[in-house]
Amino acid sequence: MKTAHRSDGTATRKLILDATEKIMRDEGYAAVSSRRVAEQAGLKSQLVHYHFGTMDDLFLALYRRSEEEWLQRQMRALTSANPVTELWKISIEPNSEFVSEFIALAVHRETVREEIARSNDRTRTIQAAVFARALEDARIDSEDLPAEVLAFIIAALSRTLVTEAALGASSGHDAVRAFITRRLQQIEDAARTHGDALSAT
Amino acid sequence: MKTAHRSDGTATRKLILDATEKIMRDEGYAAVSSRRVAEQAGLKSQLVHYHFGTMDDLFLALYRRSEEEWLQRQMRALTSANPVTELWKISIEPNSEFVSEFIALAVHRETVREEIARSNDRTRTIQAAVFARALEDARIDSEDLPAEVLAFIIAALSRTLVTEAALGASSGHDAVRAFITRRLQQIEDAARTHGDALSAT
DNA sequence: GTCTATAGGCCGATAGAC
DNA sequence: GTCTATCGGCCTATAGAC
Repeated sequence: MKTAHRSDGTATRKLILDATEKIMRDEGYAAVSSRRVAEQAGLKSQLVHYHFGTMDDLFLALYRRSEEEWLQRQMRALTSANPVTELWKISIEPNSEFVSEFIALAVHRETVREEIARSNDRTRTIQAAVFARALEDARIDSEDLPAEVLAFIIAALSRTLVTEAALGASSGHDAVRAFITRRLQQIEDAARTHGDALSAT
Repeated sequence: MKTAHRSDGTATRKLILDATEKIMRDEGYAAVSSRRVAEQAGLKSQLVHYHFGTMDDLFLALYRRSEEEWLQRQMRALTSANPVTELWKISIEPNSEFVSEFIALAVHRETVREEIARSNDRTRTIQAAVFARALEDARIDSEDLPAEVLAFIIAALSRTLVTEAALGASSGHDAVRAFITRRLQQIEDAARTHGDALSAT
């Protein structure tokens, strides 16, 4: 059996990941350094390298942890009665700015780019699969609105809302939120009246 | 009269701005340093500070230059026969990734944030004013699709397309381009049949 | 306007003791 | 697993000569 020693490394790893996440959220990826992370965590900077290797490795480890949390929240949204609006709701939380920060990082770092690109595509594919069903129930032709387009639109609009809000630019944001909420509800209202009733098949 | 000496500074300033822009496009804002810029321009790094002051001042000067170019291109698009589709066309050019890079920079730099936020809002307001007319001509109720929402959607979708393309993630991009192109053309076809014909008023 | 020189600082990463 | 010590490097910015 594994006797949990007081410091077997997993606690330290968590401290380091938490510190990295906080700096990245507050000041952006460019402010992340082994020294700043260590200071934030109350550790020595060498421990960052001991536990994670290079800084890129640290970024990747943090991304994987965040992705896991996100996938669980997404799963709950997509398996709810209103997958479209529920995904929208969790997508416009300030938390999403964190995703954009990783994308900004990945665009210019070869070592993490591929993994984040694949993760992005995979998430979109999952959403599209669920949305395809919802759109079908709503009697919306996939020619008129492909499910993958709906997934893209939700990602693009929510990311831009959150990023611009962080920037302090919110021109038109209220109108956008109202517009999208209404449109997505129209889809799900239609899906409910047609699809959910087992008799209608 | 101002006798144009061989080096009155304006040529050097252009060299420095060009070098900064190239590094920012190729490697992102985090790769911009006075030394890297000077190396790219074939100059000494001290000249960067002599001509622009701090690095934030340099970023702002570059932003202002890019904004000016962008406003001219936008003006041409918005005064064309098809302002909506023309704006979409120039928005999805790879050049737009440059804008996203500035936004990513501004989110975490107080000194440049306000100016870029104001610029972002101002651009959107201009677009909305032109679109309001186009939507009116197309007999689209502003309750159904507010002009500012259309401007936001174009900005959000184009930025996300360009950023994800740079990331190497292009899941659903072709479908999105086809979908948006069609929708925007529907608006402008309707505007043409109703609005442009002077007899219809 | 451009040069040399330099102050003062943060960075990633490794070696070796415990 | 955590410590001390340290290498080599890049950074912003300024001072002062020309």
